[in-house]
Amino acid sequence: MDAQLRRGLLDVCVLAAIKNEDSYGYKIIKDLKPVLELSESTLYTILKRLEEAKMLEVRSTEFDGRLRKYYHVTPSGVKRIGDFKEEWKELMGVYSFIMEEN
Amino acid sequence: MDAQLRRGLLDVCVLAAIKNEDSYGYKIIKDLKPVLELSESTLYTILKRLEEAKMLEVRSTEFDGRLRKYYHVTPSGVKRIGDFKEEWKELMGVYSFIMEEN
DNA sequence: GCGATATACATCGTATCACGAGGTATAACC
DNA sequence: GGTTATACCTCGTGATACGATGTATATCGC
Repeated sequence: MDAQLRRGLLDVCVLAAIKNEDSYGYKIIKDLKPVLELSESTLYTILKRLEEAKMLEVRSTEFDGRLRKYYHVTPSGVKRIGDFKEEWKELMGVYSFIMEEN
Repeated sequence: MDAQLRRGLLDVCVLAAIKNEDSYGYKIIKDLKPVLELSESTLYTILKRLEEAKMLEVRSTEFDGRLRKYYHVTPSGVKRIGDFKEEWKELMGVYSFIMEEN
């Protein structure tokens, strides 16, 4: 997929992957793999950004002697997903324009 | 609309606006306005990039004493629009995932 | 005639962002 | 005991959109 198009989906996609059940970096990558492949460096950048934007909250735990940071979607993060649905409508409008011309 | 999401559409949208009839900067902005607003600085950056990528060809003309640069979509540009249709399918897959989780 | 607006182009600097490369450390498996 | 899986992190780079700013002519209203 085009790099630019990807970028528009990444944040919301990560939020969606966490929303129903708190999750952590390594798991998110595996869960998203069938839908959208993303590297660790990309994901951790996104998680950090979403945390700074207060759309995610973190809870650090220890699991089998390894650090595991569970992320939880805040109401603000839920709102972001909702906004995406509205944006999608606009996106469909642009898509229709492109198709009309072809 | 989200800035990132926009970015994925800009190039193809500009190509689509020119494809059926050669056009020039100022006109493209006006034509796209109902669908997608973009500033001059943004458009000229895009036109330049698409020209360098050989998806557009330029023909400079004089009109009423003013310079006017007509852009024409090359076969390579047409292909770009076609590729977008494929990308859209992938995009729909991601969209479905986001909706499923909500 | 003159100021405002429309037409039409261009460039520079900034902020944002994805991602590859590279790093650390433990657990599990063969 | 070596390889793979799990799990985190950081730095540098290249790409990009966009606001601000600049130049120049034509047209329209008064």
